[in-house]
Amino acid sequence: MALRFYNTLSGRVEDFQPLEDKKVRMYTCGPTVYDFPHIGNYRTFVFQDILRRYLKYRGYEVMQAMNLTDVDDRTIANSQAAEKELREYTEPYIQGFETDRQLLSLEKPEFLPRATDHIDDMVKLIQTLLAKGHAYSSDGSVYYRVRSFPEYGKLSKLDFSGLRDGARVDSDKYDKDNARDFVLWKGWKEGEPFWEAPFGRGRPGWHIECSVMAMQCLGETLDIHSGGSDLIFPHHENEIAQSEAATGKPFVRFWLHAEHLMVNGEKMSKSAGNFFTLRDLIQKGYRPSAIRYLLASVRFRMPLNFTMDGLVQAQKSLERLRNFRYRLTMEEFEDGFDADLAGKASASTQAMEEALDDNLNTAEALAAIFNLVLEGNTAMDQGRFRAGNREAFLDALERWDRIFAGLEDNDYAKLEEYGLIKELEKPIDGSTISGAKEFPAPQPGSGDGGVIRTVLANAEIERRLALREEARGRRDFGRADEIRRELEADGVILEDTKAGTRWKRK
RNA sequence: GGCGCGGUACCCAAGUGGUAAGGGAGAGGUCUGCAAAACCUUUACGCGUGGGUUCGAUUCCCACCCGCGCCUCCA
Repeated sequence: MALRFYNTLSGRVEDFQPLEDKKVRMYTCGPTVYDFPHIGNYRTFVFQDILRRYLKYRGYEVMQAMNLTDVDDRTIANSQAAEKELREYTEPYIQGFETDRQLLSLEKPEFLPRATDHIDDMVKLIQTLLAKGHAYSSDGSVYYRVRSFPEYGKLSKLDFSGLRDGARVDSDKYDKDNARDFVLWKGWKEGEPFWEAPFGRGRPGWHIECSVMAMQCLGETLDIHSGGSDLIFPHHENEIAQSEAATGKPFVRFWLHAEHLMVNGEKMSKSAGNFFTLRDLIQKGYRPSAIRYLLASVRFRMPLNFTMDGLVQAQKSLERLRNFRYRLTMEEFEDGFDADLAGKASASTQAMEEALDDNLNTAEALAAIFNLVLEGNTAMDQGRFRAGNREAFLDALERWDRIFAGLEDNDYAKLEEYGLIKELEKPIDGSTISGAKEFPAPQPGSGDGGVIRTVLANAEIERRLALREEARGRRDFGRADEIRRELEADGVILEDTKAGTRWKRK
């Protein structure tokens, strides 16, 4: 079966084929850098990453652009409150996003344009729209004339046929010909950042940046454009109107929208206050890889209810996969090749591919790899697994990991690299440090929060491990078990295997 | 009201016109110095409700109920 996606524009699942043979031009709506994104935002970004990775897996060359919105009402309001220049204010959040991106194993898009780097291009597009009669100036601002684009509403399926010109809702409140018209350029207000334009000093409206940067980076017709479902209207509807009115060409062929992350049955959002940032969760002791897994484990078109229990389950699921790979790598098997097992690995991969081909059915793709884990573990326990089977199983895991990026247990290494955790040592007889949270969560507006958690240092773990080994050598199991319990309290799990003691962090 | 998403076991969650994947959790067992990991057994006669079509529906059709989102802040 062919690769296929649900296209919001048609309302159907359609076979996917890029415009240009194996090259996919993809634009994904990125963050507004007025604060740290919350994990609802990251649900969409993780979906986009899975999409990107799978397209590459399928042999496409992916050209992805993700915008960084660094000028809008919120960035301006927050920078004013912080008494900082706009760029000075947004820079730490751009850095923070970059850190989060790497923590969540989101591949770097080919283009990460900042809105304020493309004001000139926005001005040009607005001029084009003015020249073609799709826009008009009014009181220092420029508005898009929705009536001039008959197809307005085709994406959101909203019916605007009742639109009438001149039916001003409130002439004092709106300087628009019609209440549905939206702003392309906001006339300057005292104290706000501004740019000069032929139609007056001001700043861009919300939607124009995406049209401009998408076309600038990728051309006038995109294969894929995606974002959260709350962007369908007005944001993406307006992007279509702007872009297609200006170029006369279809703007986007496939519109893919992710459903929301929910908390207690409500959409997670900044305004509702029911949100967690990535840093909030790391501080509570959860791992970025578990967060990514949880966000990826449900198909993007399904609402996903976020719970801490869900995160724990995700972490344990990942652990099962990692344990399996560890066993596959470390255990010794008899030479030879078990024919019965031979087909299992490729069958699992094929099942995974069929699931992902089907509009990115990630839940089913996960089932495919877990079925392989069971096959493998059972065969090993029964002594049927042979050395010659190892490579195919590892290959299936590696293929899975190219999409899901969860096999590597590297959360702590990354957190340390980005200065988000600090390793502590303490004497073995001291009190435990588990749950040590002496660092406050970063406050909105404070920029990158720095260290937010502490963990036991690797060297200290190794030292205690040696003490335990020594105790076990004496068959002093009481002492050995005591050390094991202490380590567990400090967030370290031990596993005694034939190859020695393996440790890992919770 | 319009448009859209969803309602499957204790939790998360696939799925098909032919008798319910997978993960987590619980219980019992195997293995282990003990654990952990892993394996085995076990936990939905049932898939929001009521009709209909059919030899047969969780899966198709109709109606209804419930939760949620969007309808110019929003991933």
